Amino acid sequence: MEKKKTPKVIFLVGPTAVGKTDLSIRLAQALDGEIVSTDSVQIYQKCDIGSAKPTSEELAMVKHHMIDCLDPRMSFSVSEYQAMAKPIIKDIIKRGKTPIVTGGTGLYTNALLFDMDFGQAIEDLPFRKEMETFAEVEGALKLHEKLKAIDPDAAAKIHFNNKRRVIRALEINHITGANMKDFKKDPVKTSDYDYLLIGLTRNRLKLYARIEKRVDMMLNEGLIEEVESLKKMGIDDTYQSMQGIGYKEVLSYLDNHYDYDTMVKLLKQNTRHYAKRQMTWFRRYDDIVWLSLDEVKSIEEQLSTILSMLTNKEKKEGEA
RNA sequence: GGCGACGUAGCCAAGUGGUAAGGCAGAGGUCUGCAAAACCUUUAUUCACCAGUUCAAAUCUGGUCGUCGCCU
Repeated sequence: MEKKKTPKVIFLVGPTAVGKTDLSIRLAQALDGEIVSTDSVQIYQKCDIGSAKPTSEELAMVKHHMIDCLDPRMSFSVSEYQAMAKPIIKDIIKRGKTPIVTGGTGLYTNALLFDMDFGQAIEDLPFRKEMETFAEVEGALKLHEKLKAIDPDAAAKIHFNNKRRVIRALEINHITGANMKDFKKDPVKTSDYDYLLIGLTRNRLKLYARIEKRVDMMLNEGLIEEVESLKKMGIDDTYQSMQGIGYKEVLSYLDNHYDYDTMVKLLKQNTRHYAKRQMTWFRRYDDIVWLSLDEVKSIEEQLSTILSMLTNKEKKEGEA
């Protein structure tokens, strides 16, 4: 029986500041690849420093996708992300190149790893407000009961205190008249392509030290000025792009909610929290292959380790 | 040296005789439509130390040590 040659996609995931950017570019150069970002903040234009976006030089070295796609005033969702990114991956494959999917946004990664049907993405801000007020007056339980009545599957999966997601489920129902899709089913791995999923990791304390250093660097590079210029565009903390770490804290500082030192402390702390949550997310993948960057010091070593992972995987599949 | 206040988890802290609140940090986790979001779980056999009173002490008494403040 002839084995169908499946195109290979490389996923390179890991917590913030672990060292994904450098490695992904080197990998793309070695494999004649193109990079597809799974990052919910780098997708915004003008959010450069705070999102640790690759520099313009780096962006010029290798073709990048899903970066700088949106005006920072626009809102966005996984659903749209998936609709944009999947065709791009297929196109890269069709052109005979290797897609290298990298970034830290777990949900966006899921949208590419699994076959997930989201339907259309929409938002209804007044409805959200209305539900928020309802929750404030009547309590989170009453809000949850509302959802239970119209979408029991979603209600069963969302904790009643998680008002944000309860409201989102209600909102979707309110606009589309239908329930959130596939809430009952377990996600199924995508059949669109074969992939190798690599998780980058580091010793926690070392990672935290890198995070702190990077926050200091961002401030030196002009994070405050970046946020100031976004503010001048009329962007405030209600915008989705300003939910990113770095943006919300600097915005609060600029609005005199706290002093500079507090801002720096929060910047570091929130980034550490984020890295921790990312690790939790990526640990769930049963087919992830971990690569600790503590033990593989130079980028050349990292690169050759990954390339040998690739050939090993191909060999195994050849035998099977 | 004298006087006064204080000493509870890594940090902040409530508790003033009935068997250690809460918050932060840390750790673990959830996750299909805002995800750098939102949410959940967890953390002191013990209250500076020693002795005493009491059925019962973080709480009362005495002493020791430490910190801070004022005075000299």
